[in-house]
Amino acid sequence: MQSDPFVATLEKWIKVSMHRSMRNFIHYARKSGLSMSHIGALFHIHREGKCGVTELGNHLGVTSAASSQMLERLVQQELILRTEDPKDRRGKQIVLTDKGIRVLEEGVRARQRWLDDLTETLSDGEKETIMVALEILIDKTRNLNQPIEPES
Amino acid sequence: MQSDPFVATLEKWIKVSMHRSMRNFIHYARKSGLSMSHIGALFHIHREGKCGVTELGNHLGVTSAASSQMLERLVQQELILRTEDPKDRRGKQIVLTDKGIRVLEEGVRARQRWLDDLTETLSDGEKETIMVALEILIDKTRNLNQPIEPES
DNA sequence: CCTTATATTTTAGTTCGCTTAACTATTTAG
DNA sequence: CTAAATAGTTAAGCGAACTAAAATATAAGG
Repeated sequence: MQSDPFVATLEKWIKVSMHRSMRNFIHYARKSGLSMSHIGALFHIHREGKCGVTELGNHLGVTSAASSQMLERLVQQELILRTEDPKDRRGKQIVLTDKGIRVLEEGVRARQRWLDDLTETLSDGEKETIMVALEILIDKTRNLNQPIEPES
Repeated sequence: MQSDPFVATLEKWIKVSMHRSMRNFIHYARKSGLSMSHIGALFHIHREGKCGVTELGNHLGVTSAASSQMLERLVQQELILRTEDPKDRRGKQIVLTDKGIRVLEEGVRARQRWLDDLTETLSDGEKETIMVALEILIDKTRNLNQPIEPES
């Protein structure tokens, strides 16, 4: 931990960038009338393309009843579409509407607005160095065995 | 935005790292019985060293009444200390207890556990490249004019 | 002193997100 | 065909977190 300066630097950057990003993001979410659960749901649906009610509940760590109720609100806000699964008529398929996608993307943009300010303070050489480094990180992270979901 | 590949890469990394970090962190917070508001409060107090009730409320975007109530819960959990401000006896000084600091640090550790796995996949050369890059980012971010708080 | 402003707490009431339990509909297994 | 499993919804109720308004205490200015 404190013995490895590399990990320490990585942690430091995550700490700094998460602080900046989260503040902007939470501010945006509030303004849009979305709770953290809503956001988490929209992100999951976006990543998966489509998903079921119970599956989403498991992902978020809540019961299927809670998931159903939350999705009902998102349907009313026209952020998601909830249709019958043709393969199994007990199930539902949840997908984002265009509005849902738009809201999510605006949130991401709000979250990352400070990056534009940061970018302006960098020289072309610095940008190049950073870009190479980040591409390594992104690539290695993608190949990390643990596929992100302990899924409880 | 999509025209600048540098910003796009920066955004991509933030997106990936936030997803990983947030999932671990939220899981830890739940297990500790802390809400996102509690976490936000503890972080703010930790960063500032000490703060007042209304000031914290403003930071979190809630009324001083809500702030007072939340702090009462944190006092009961022995995560913070609430003492009279000797300079102005109307006010209170909020500081973290040792337990509060410990809980917060454990949360950060939980949040960043995946970084150890990531680090193992990197060569010494890659680590060096990345470290140089991140140090530039950390340094430039610190000097960013906007001192983080729109404070509404 | 007296008034006004500031800092926090208390009270009452609302809303939100969650749970459990009951219910409907559909699929799967025997 | 029937029984059991699965997917989702609905209803009742609970606790957390918020607000507005009132109460308390202190500070600051004339």
